[in-house]
Amino acid sequence: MEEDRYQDVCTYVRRLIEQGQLRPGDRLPTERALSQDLGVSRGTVRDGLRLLESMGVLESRQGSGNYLSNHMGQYLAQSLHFMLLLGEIDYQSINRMRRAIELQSYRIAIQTSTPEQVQGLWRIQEELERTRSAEKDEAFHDAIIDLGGDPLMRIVSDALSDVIGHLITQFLTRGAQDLLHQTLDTHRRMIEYLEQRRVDAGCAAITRHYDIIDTEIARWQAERRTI
Amino acid sequence: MEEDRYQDVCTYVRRLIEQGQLRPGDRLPTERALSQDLGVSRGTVRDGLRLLESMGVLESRQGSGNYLSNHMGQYLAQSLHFMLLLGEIDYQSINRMRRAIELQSYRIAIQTSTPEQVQGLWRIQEELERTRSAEKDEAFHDAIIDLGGDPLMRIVSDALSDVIGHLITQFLTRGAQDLLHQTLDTHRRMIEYLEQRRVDAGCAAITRHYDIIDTEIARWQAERRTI
DNA sequence: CCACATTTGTACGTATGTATC
DNA sequence: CGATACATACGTACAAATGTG
Repeated sequence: MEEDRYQDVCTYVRRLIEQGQLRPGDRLPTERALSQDLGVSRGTVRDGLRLLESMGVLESRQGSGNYLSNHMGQYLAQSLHFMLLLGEIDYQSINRMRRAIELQSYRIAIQTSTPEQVQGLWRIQEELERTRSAEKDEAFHDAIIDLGGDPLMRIVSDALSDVIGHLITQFLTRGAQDLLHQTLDTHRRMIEYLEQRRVDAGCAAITRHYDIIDTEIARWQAERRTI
Repeated sequence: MEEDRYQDVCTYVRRLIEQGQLRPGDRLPTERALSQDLGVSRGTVRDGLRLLESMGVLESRQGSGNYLSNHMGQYLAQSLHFMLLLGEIDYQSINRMRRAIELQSYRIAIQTSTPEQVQGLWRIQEELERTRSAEKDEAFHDAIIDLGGDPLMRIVSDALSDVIGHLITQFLTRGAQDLLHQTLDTHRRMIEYLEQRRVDAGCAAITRHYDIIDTEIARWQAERRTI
């Protein structure tokens, strides 16, 4: 039997993108149209499109069409979940990657940040100190990443947050008072040193922050093992 | 029509993993067996399995069976390629992420590396200086990541190398002599400072190394735009 | 080395459900 | 409401790789 028909679909779409005939957000030809153009059945077209969808290249909307997507983070998060499940990685590893991304973003931010952006961080921090919610904590770190302005770091960071988020929530809501105070303290130092352009001191604060989380993860894992 | 049958397949496999009945490398029940167990057609089973395969959770071997996999790097690399193609990220972004990962790995390595591991780096560096091949350059950076010992960083790093590799090859083989000399110089300093446990100096060398690549990427992009 | 059963790979057709316009 | 388009599921058939006897 002739093969690779459904991969022809992937190649066909890729060509359309490379030739500039398709841009993010654009609607693809209908599945039946692709079926006729490529001389394959609609089922085969769907095989190809689903492969692209699983990679986050396109998004299918029932009753409307298939659209070129430009956000692939969701699928990265799913993969990370399975990697955790399979024991290929652990929460410490997630935390290390977050630390690496935040340090790099911070270094960029310290060279580019404006007073307005620093003010924005203070506002988030004030809300965090008032509400003590995990959402605001995530918003704070997201803001740092955004100051770095790198889209890939944002995508990876979002996926990592998605995986480790519930753990952070648990630490902040059910953890010791010490943990919360130290978290808020390192946050404040991060903003202060950013304002003063003291990159080494700021990176030290970030390092301290993630060391605290690292310790907390280790403690949590120890508890889990004994239960 | 009743729906989500193929997602039941994903859930079923996930349960098998969670319950410890399936470990990485294990063979899944045959598609026909799953078909009977879950009361769905083989095509539906394949829909579910292919979804897992596209996420790097399992690997299908024709004539043999479906095996639980524990490497999803390839999937990540494919996604990155499309993100580049769609303009969601660029090579500068790839380079920034590599820099972040290598800096973090280096910081860990400087606390844990043994004289034997440092010797291993020198050996790779000697080969690189003799052959001046891009493969050895990648081997050098891989070795640094490995010293960090974090599996997630290794996975992401591999995917990034897969995407940016051809560009590095081009820089090293067709670039100016200056570029090659500076690359070799920063490499040597990275090893020396690792040996001397001088973390700040080492990180500065890495920063310098990636700044050089960054400049080269900018130059390359400028050339492409004029062509 | 060959023959064979098993298993996955690919493709097709068909039918029906459901969201969009 | 109807037309369109995607979502899901089933069945069938044959190709190709694997493993075994």
